[in-house]
Amino acid sequence: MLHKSNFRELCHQHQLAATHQRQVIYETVISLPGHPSPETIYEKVRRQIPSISLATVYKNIRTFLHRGMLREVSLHHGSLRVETNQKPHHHLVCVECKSIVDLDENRLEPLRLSQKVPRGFEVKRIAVDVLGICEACSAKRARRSKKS
Amino acid sequence: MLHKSNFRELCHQHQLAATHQRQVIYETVISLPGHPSPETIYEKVRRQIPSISLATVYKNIRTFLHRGMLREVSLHHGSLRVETNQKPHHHLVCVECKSIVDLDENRLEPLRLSQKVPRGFEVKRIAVDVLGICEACSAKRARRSKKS
DNA sequence: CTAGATGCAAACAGTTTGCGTCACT
DNA sequence: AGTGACGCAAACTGTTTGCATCTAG
Repeated sequence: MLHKSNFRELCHQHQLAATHQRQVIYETVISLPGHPSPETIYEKVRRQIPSISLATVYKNIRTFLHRGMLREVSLHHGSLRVETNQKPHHHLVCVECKSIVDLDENRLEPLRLSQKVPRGFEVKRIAVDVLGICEACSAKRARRSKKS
Repeated sequence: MLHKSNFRELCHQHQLAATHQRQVIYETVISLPGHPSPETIYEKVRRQIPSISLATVYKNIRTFLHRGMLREVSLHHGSLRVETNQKPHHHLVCVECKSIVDLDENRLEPLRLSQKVPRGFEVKRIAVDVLGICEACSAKRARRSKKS
């Protein structure tokens, strides 16, 4: 549980208004186990603020993700994407524009599970995503901060 | 490019009818560069079969993915999922039911980029997904094959 | 006081489904 | 001939947006 003052400070750091909704959404997210969806978060937040709107939950989750106050489990690319590269490879993914570039497997250290995964889980393959900001997006970012 | 006979055989192996649409969709996918979406595939397939329906493209891509004839870039969980575990960790993901379990980072060999990623790409973090079939889904699978 | 946040409803994108017709085996 | 595939339109899910109202700073 986060003290009210802590949350206010966190918002201040990110230049966000410290609203009641915002705080409850944030605290609810970090209180939930696992990997909750916006719907799940909404259901729980509603118990504290029955009048809250699902759109507000969505808007704030987006805001938190953008500011890096929260992280999403794996990036959506807006639609299903099919792999056409048959060779073993991993992905270089831009968290800003979501572009995907293949990375030859030999560019990464060999990767092995050092311990057992939960018994009963049959491992098929290991996918590695190198996440970051691509050149085009860094350039955009630099331009933006120069302006302001 | 795949010979017609090869595709027929491939379909036969997977107990699928070798229809013209099926073949054109499959060949189009493997001919496209990068990580095409169903829309992109549809646009290109349409040049060869103008009367084809988007639903057919979706149905067949699903079929191919299920049979393992194609692979998707990264799994959708149906909705956005927020990370609540603050400790560094990776994910154990069931490709069947899409359940996600956290895996402590120390269960994996330390992972480093052994060579440079394309210059200009600023790496933020590396996400590792261990993909496979969870215990519950293997059980279901076993039951299914016993029945038939 | 004013920029930004909320709540609502409507719009939207991506995907799936139901069903009548058609084609592969 | 019969099972499964196709094409169409309608349904559905998850998410975003426009706008009027409200609130934090």
